[in-house]
Amino acid sequence: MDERKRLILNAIIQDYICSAEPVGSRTLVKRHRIGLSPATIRNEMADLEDMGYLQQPHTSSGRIPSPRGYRFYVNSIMEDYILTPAELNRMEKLIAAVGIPFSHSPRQLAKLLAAVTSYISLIAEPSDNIQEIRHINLIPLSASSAICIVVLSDGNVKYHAVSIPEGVGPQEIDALSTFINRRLQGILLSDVNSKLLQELKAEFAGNLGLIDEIFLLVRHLLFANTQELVMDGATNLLNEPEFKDVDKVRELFKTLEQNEQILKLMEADSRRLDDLDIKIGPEIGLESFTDCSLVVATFTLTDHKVTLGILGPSRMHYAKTIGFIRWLREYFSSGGS
Amino acid sequence: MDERKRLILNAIIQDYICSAEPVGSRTLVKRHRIGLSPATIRNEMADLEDMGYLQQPHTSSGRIPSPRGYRFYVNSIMEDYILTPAELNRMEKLIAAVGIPFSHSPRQLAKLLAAVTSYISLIAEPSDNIQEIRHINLIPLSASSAICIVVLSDGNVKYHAVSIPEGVGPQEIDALSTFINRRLQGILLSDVNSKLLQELKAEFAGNLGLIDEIFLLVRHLLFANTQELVMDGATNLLNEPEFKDVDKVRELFKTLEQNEQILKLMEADSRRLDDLDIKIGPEIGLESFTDCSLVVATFTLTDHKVTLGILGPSRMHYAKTIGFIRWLREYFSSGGS
DNA sequence: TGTTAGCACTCTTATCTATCGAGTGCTAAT
DNA sequence: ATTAGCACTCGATAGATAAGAGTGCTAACA
Repeated sequence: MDERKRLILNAIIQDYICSAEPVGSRTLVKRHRIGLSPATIRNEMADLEDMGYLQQPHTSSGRIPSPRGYRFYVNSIMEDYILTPAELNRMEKLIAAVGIPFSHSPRQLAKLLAAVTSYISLIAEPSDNIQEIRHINLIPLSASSAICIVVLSDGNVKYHAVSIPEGVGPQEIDALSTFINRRLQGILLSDVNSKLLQELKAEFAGNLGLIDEIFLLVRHLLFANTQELVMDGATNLLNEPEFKDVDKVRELFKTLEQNEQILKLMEADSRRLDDLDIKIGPEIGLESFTDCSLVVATFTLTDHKVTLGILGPSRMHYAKTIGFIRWLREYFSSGGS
Repeated sequence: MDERKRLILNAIIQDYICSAEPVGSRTLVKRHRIGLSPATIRNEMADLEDMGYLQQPHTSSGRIPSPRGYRFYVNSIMEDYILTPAELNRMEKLIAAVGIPFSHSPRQLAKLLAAVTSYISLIAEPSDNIQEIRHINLIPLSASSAICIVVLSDGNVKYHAVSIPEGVGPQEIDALSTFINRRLQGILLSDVNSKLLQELKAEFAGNLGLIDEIFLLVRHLLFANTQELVMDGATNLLNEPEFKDVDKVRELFKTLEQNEQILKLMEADSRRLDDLDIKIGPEIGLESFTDCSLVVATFTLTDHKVTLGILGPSRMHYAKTIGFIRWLREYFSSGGS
């Protein structure tokens, strides 16, 4: 891969990212001032195709980058993108308009990311599964109901209403609350099993119906697959020419509705804290995402980690997308909320 | 509107709901055994069109129902739909497969509704804004952070991390927690204003930086527009022939992404508890929903109210949709969880 | 030997045309 | 009041044609 090929590949990819049209030799020399004739470009293009970096939708059309082409571009050609003043300005305005600190609202963060990148944004709060229970208690709400709240060591809070059996008064609820808090505090989630709960139940002196319900609830709260995925900007992709076909859109959205799958995708990269991970087309490993790319990064927002993803067409503006993410990470880690 | 016209309108609407194709006089007599010739039907159809119940996409095509036609159908023609054993079976299987009680998870409920109706399901928890604070406390998490939890009288729980200033120990956090709980408990949300908070601050003897942060947080938690809207089945609509055009889909989804608008839509009907409300096409009042209908109902799930909506094409199977909703309401109110 | 002009060829896209068929409205007969 | 018959409308479908962008290959050139 000599310097000239890199140059040409770069030009082709940048053109294609903007135009979404296969780029031919003539248009390429017209747009970029390369001191070469179309015929020469054609030869180089043929070479790049043989090497697997380009592909031809059909015999007599221009070339488009292959996933491998994008990969090479991202790894070896792409240069850092400096956000324009207009872009910075817009972003700061959007941030100011939100009002609430972003750490309070993953939805707002998702909205911001989608607006700024014009792709789909995904936000997941990575689950440490070696958590322990930090606090658990019962807050009476009415004569017949209370709220059970569990605080986990990563700062997550789970809660749900429980109904109180007839004849159980506030003081008994309080006693139970104190009891389970004393006994479950500090316990690892992985140690909360039915054996432990049985032991506690035997030890407890009060209303058994109530403690039964609480334990059932605790298990549901803690082990229900409740990791949240927030998404925004789904419609952005509908503006991209690769999704002018409803069937493709349907497949894509169907996959997006299966949160577990998407969460797994983002999970895989949530480890490295300060870099970001780029998956291109087939690398994502999902049929309906073959024409997409996914950029995943981990952020720190006021003490808690957040994993975010940007899903766009493979023809995504990688440099700019990464630029935005880096800028936001910088902004948040230096005190922006 | 005589009996025969009703019969014909009914037949046309039912046909169109199934086929999504304009229905002509010949096909109508073929499919339904009406003892009339196509010519007679044609005359009746022309009348029904004059009356505003039908419309013709173009001069030489069959008729489709107008919004007014659907309205008349829903109000005066439609009969109760009895779920088939297969449908009941499927629904019960889906419910059993969830494992968690639905009251724990609006997402699961949304998924169920979408799967069962094959339309878009929307779930909102109606916000009573005359709530009071039932409980507020701080749970230390690490040396430098704690979780602030607020329980509201309707059972909603809001929480967020706060960072603890250097040198503030657990006992001081505890003191603050007890203090704000004692002073804010029972206070109406509408009475939590900066004047009250200033008074409390003056009264409090401990670390002022911390209480400042807590108060800021409380205001954000309580007044941020955080009413949640959960949606599922968006892809279902992509199967409907009226959405084979991406532009329409884009407009629809764009509107759906604006949660506030949708919430307002559902709010308007959350008052009547036991009936359900049907909005057809233009009645919804949103440009991009002109080809859609919305069925809104309010449910009671283990003590708390939930508003749910089903959004489908105007050509929706109204009777069946309503049948599902009624069955589910019955199921949940009679102890199903 | 690398580069380029020229040319024949390929393949997609847009446009036009003709045809088909489902459906209508109207008239006249029952 | 109903219906058979008929002329007419209009969208959908299928070829056919032309335009255009682009290629690969060959031969000439520096």
